[in-house]
Amino acid sequence: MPELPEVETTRSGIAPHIQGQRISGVVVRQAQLRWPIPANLAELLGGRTVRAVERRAKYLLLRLTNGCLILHLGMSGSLRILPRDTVPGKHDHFDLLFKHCCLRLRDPRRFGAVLWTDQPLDRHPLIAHLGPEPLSEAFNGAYLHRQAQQRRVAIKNLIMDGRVVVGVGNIYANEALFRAGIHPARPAGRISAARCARLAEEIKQVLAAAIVQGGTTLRDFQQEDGKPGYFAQELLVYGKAGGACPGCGSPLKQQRIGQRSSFYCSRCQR
DNA sequence: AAATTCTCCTGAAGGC
DNA sequence: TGCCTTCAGGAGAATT
Repeated sequence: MPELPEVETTRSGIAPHIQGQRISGVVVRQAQLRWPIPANLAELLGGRTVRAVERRAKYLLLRLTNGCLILHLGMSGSLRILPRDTVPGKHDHFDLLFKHCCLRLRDPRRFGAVLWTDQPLDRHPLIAHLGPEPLSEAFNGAYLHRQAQQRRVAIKNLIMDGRVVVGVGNIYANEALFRAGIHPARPAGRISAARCARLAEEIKQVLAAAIVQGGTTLRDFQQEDGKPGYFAQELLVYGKAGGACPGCGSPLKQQRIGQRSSFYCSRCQR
């Protein structure tokens, strides 16, 4: 499932193929994603050039001369660069056609999105209220501790809240909390400044490491060239309930916290 | 205001 | 073999 490392891997993978390239066509086979794909996209995009391929949180941003195409992969989406004449599969909902290739969105569960805006992005409702990027200097221990003060919500929910920090999904939240030795259900406001600093650092480390590995491939995710990501083999706790804790050997536990599966070691994480 | 629950959707996995 | 049930999950919307 695409989290920040997967989206960043996708961004860097597709950018060389489409940056500076002119859009020659748009194909919408299934407009009903999380929100409907705008009906007039072909008119808006046709003949325009992709000036830049950027990322904010888990949104991919294709900057055109007249606005910005916003793409989100939801939890089962993937983008691939393919030859223009590649026969589409069942869940290939959207294509951007270029002279030499096709950028194709596949999204079996249709939680993804393809949206358009010609307004400044920082005013867009999906972007305006997002917290800092986890790999930026703005996200650090002092900031996280400040955000956690007076909050009774579980720390895992806090770091997965996009208003606090973006791009930390379920997999990496579990991994970072294990590496920081913090119990996922611990109330956010009851974590010291020093431990918040450790957590912020582990979030950065695990995300950066996953980007290097091309993301984590579980079920549907694949890179733009169809290859899987390789971070799955470095996961310490995610999906390993009943397995031995890498730290102390006791069995890892699984518990639902905030409607999400959480994996942890009750001995190493407090 | 903060926290929790609901919602969209399909495929995988398990039970019988 | 195949049908039915359950579950996973990003994140905005709705509800408590």
